[in-house]
Parts: sequence; C-alpha cells; structure tokens
Amino acid sequence: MPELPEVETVVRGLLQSNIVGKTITEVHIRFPKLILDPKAFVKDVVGSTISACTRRAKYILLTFNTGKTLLIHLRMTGKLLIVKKNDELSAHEHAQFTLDDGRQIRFHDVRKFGRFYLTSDANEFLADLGLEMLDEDFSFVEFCKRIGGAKRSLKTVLLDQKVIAGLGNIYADEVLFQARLLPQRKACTLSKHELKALCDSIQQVLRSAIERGGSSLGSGLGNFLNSYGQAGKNQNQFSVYQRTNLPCLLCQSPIQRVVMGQRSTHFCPHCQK
DNA sequence: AAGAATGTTACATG
DNA sequence: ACATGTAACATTCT
Repeated sequence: MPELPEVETVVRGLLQSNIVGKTITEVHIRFPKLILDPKAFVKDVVGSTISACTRRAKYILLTFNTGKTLLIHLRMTGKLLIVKKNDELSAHEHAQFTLDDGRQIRFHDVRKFGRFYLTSDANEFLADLGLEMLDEDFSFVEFCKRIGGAKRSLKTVLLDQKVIAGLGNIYADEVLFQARLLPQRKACTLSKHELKALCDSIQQVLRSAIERGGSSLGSGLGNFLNSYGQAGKNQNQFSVYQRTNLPCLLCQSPIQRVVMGQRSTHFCPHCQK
C-alpha cells in the first residue's frame, strides 16, 4: 500500500511521537535480508541520536547525528510501529530499535519486500528519483518537461518513480479518473490543458489522501497501518480503484479493469478520454 | 484452490 | 538508448 500518502502519514506519526532527539540504545535485525550487512548496521546505528525524520518519494528518512541516514522502503506491506519496548514481539516484526525513553520502533512486514539502506549520502542515493509533486518549489514547467514528451502510456509514466516520485497503483488510477484521462493515452498526445489537469489532479489526490491518513485495503495483516497501528480512511474515497463493474460515480457506466504493465488498472470508459 | 495483492528490480526481447 | 514484457521476491487473503 504504502504510496506517497501512506509514507507521509507514517512520517507524520513518527514526528508526532517525538522520536526526533531520541537516542537508539539497541538494534535487532531478525530478518538478515532486510539490509546489506546487518552486523555492520547494528554497530553503526547503536548510540546514534535521531536528528530528523522526513520523506522523499516512498522512502522514510531517519537522519542521525552521526551524519548517516537510514532510508526505509516499506514496499508492499511494511509498517513502522511505535510500541513500548516490553510489548510482546508479534509475528512479522523483523527489526526493532530501542529508544532511550523506553519505547521501540518496530518494522513489521508480512511479505518481507521492505528494505533498509544506510548511507552517508542520502542525496546521492535518491538522486535518480522523479519530481516531488507537493514540494514548495514544484514547477509545472518542469512537470511538462518530464511528462510531456513520453511515448509511453500515462499509467506507465505515472508509475515510473524516475519521472514522478510517490505514485503507486491506487493513486495512479485515481489521478487519471480525476483528470478524465484514459490510462492508455500516450503522454505525448496531451494538450497543455490536459497536462495542467493531470498535474492538478495528482496534487489534489495526494493531498486529500494525506488528509485522510492514507488508504487501508481489506483487513489482513498486510493492510496499511500508521505508526500508531491505526488504519487510514482514504479507501472510502476511491472513484475507480477496486470498483470493477460498479457504476461510475459520474455517469453510471461500469468501471472497467484491464492489466497494464502487470498492474490492474481501473477506469471509466465514458468519462476518461 | 488458483489468482491477485499497495512495489521494485533484473533480465530478456524487440 | 528506448519501450515492452516477464519473472522474481514471500506471504496472506479471497
């Protein structure tokens, strides 16, 4: 689940929990593939103080006073949970960071796709990622430059993290509905007006999803939860995602589902052009 | 019980 | 170099 709004929700939760300024007294990695060199990682991080917690694309960045940055990618089912350090360990908790105030940050991941990366140069690590759509210095001109010429379909382009950072399968579909554009449209066929609609839709969809605390699908263990273990509310706002054959909210036509680039893709064949 | 699931990457093919 | 397609990762849910 975790796309930009979910990752942003996690980061805001961590900030609210006042983890910045806390020192890490103990680290346990119980799933070795989580990070390149678990032993070196533990050695490196123990004793560090968290100096910042931010987001870039779908990465959570924990910056330490040592100058190193821990980048966490949740992939499909990863979660970061804040608990008391004596809380019983549950299944799928693959890493834990004990803080000097008696709490722990735990990494929970059913499918084990999530990864940690420790770097002394976060900028270099993140250099190839695409536009940050909600940044203060976001520029529509830059957006057009990146999207406008692409010969690929809009769906593929929106999912390409090197073009635009942070959209995933859910929000790509929602954005295209909001912009009234078919996922199959080639990006290079968009008029200036349509590019503007696309740009505005991305920002609106992301902003409102963040306001609602992200999207949580279903009730399983893989479901998105924020750092307090709470579900989001945005799943109730979907216009097309997982609404196959249900009536379009605007025109009542049945929502269609096709597969593009191995991902299920939902759209209204009447409203989207 | 087969198929799909929010993400990414590596590899192959055109 | 670009575009598309497939498999793989690991597990759970429908």
